[in-house]
Amino acid sequence: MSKLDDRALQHVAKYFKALAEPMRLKVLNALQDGEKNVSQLTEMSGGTQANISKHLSLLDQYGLVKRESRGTCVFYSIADPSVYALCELVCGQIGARLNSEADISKLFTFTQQSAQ
Amino acid sequence: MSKLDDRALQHVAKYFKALAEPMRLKVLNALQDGEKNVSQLTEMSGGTQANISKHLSLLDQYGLVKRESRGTCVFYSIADPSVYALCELVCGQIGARLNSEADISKLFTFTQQSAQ
DNA sequence: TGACTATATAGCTATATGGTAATATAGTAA
DNA sequence: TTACTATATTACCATATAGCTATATAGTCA
Repeated sequence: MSKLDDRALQHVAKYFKALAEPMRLKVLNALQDGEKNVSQLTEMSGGTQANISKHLSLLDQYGLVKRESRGTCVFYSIADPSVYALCELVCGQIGARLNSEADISKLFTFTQQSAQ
Repeated sequence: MSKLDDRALQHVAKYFKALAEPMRLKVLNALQDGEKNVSQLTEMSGGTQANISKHLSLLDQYGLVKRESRGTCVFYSIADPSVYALCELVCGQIGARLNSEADISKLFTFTQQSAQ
């Protein structure tokens, strides 16, 4: 396993890490039906403004969302909708693992509308 | 956003977290061509025995690998090959983001063989 | 039994980071 | 300018965890 492979592994790990926080998933979920500004995302996610801003900054840095300021507001949107396909795969795996896929799919509507 | 959704989000976040470490990705990569025991995985990954054992324990706990002891050895194998599809999606996203997909796909052979 | 091998675990350190409160920055409008 | 709103950032705390060393556990064989 070469050093170059290690570098790639770190990239992939970082990407997964960006998705490894419930609050960030919540934000991505809130962005499914289109762009939102920070205030809207703060309210929808139930977090504090500072915290959501921090998560958005990280998601932007990792290329998961796009940032666009208009006036005093900053609007964020999904950079690549295939992120929802990832979540759908994970939901399927978790469902299978818990041996109660039906329950999970009822609880969790993260990717039902968007991915494929 | 209900409490039940939050519970599901935590499940999903935990799953991504299991994939958010380069050493664990390395181990999963090493398991692509079939089961391996801890010693083999330790050697292939270049980590210490204790560290690899800890990562394997976590991967087992999260349902990503299966554990089977035979004699004094413990063999691990992939529990659900769709994990490689996840990695392939991520590689594609990272490649697109870096605007040099060709480079990444050359560096990183994580999912080239398995996931469709 | 003892010696050996394979794996797991306990204890520890250092680092990363999620969350918060307070403050800073930037745009708008009067 | 001042006042107001929206967002970002700073400083801090608490927690989680990757990695290490040393040790414990378990299986095999003599």
